[in-house]
Amino acid sequence: MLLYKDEGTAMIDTLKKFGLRATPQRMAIMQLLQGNTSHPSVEEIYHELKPKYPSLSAATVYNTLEALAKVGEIQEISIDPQRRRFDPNPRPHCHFLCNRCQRVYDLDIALEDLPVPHQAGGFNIQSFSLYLYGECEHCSSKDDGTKI
Amino acid sequence: MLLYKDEGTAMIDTLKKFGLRATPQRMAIMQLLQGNTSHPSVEEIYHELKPKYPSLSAATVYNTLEALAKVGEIQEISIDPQRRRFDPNPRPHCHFLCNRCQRVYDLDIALEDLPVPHQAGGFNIQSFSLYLYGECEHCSSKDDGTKI
DNA sequence: AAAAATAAAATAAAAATTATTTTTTGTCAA
DNA sequence: TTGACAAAAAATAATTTTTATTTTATTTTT
Ligand SMILES: [Mn+2]
Ligand SMILES: [Mn+2]
Ligand SMILES: [Zn+2]
Ligand SMILES: [Zn+2]
Repeated sequence: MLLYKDEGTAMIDTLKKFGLRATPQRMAIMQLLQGNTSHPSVEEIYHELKPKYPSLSAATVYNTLEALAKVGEIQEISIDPQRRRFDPNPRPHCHFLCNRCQRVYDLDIALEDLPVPHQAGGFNIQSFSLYLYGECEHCSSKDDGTKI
Repeated sequence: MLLYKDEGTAMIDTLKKFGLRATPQRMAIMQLLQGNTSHPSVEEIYHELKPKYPSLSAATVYNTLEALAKVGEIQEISIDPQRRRFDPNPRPHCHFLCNRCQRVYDLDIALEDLPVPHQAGGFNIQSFSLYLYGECEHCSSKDDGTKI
């Protein structure tokens, strides 16, 4: 779930556990994600790390995120049709996309209580996501048509 | 909602109503969408129409779909992180993505009953979508690891 | 310690999307 | 009514995002 007290070693252990190598690029990506609630895109992660890791490529960011998502350490969010976003918190939770500033927020709605069946019309339902859209507090406050 | 008895005229009327011109490309796209429950991507629509409309470009498909979505005649589905999909049915309804064949299905779950608040933690919620993931009937039946 | 096998990073290529330019269509005054 | 003008839409060109291939690094086996 990417919440490490003693970061370095714990991250290495996590990677080891899943048979993944602890490379500098991966460590950097995991560190960036650590406690990050902005649901960043590949591009955003890439841009933030590129200065410190000049050889880094976007493909590596994809590889790392997909590897971590595959083993369940992070999750992918498809709330935003424009780009793939990632979340270091793999627990199912509800997301909100602001139509104005395009930011994605966590929403504290209990998904466990949601009456979603495990089976419906021949479909075998394994997981689900609830995406909400509207205006965030920040944007609602300045009601002047700005995009922020 | 793109359900026309007398297709041609009704489509033209719809477009006129929203101040959009009834061009051959748009008519073709609307006709293709008409009653289509496959939730096609831009690429799929483009490929299907290209033979009959050799000058057609993917950009025009985007333009048309975005214009129709903007006025509420169709809706965009972001269940699939790989590509944008479109649905001629603009009414809120639940979607299911099969993890194996990647097909998107409509699901008959009453969204009206879903306890989703209009306001939560300062966020002004205008709409929401519920996406389910798993295995479709078709894929579950042939349980041999094939991707179909 | 060297060779082979595996994994990951980077580069190159492809696919998806957006921005710009060109063409078409509709409006309105001559 | 027809020819300029404006607006809208289509197509092309460019960019961005994602995937496939190649190169480099790490681990395992001999
Ligand atoms: Mn989240
Ligand atoms: Mn649908
Ligand atoms: Zn906002
Ligand atoms: Zn299927």
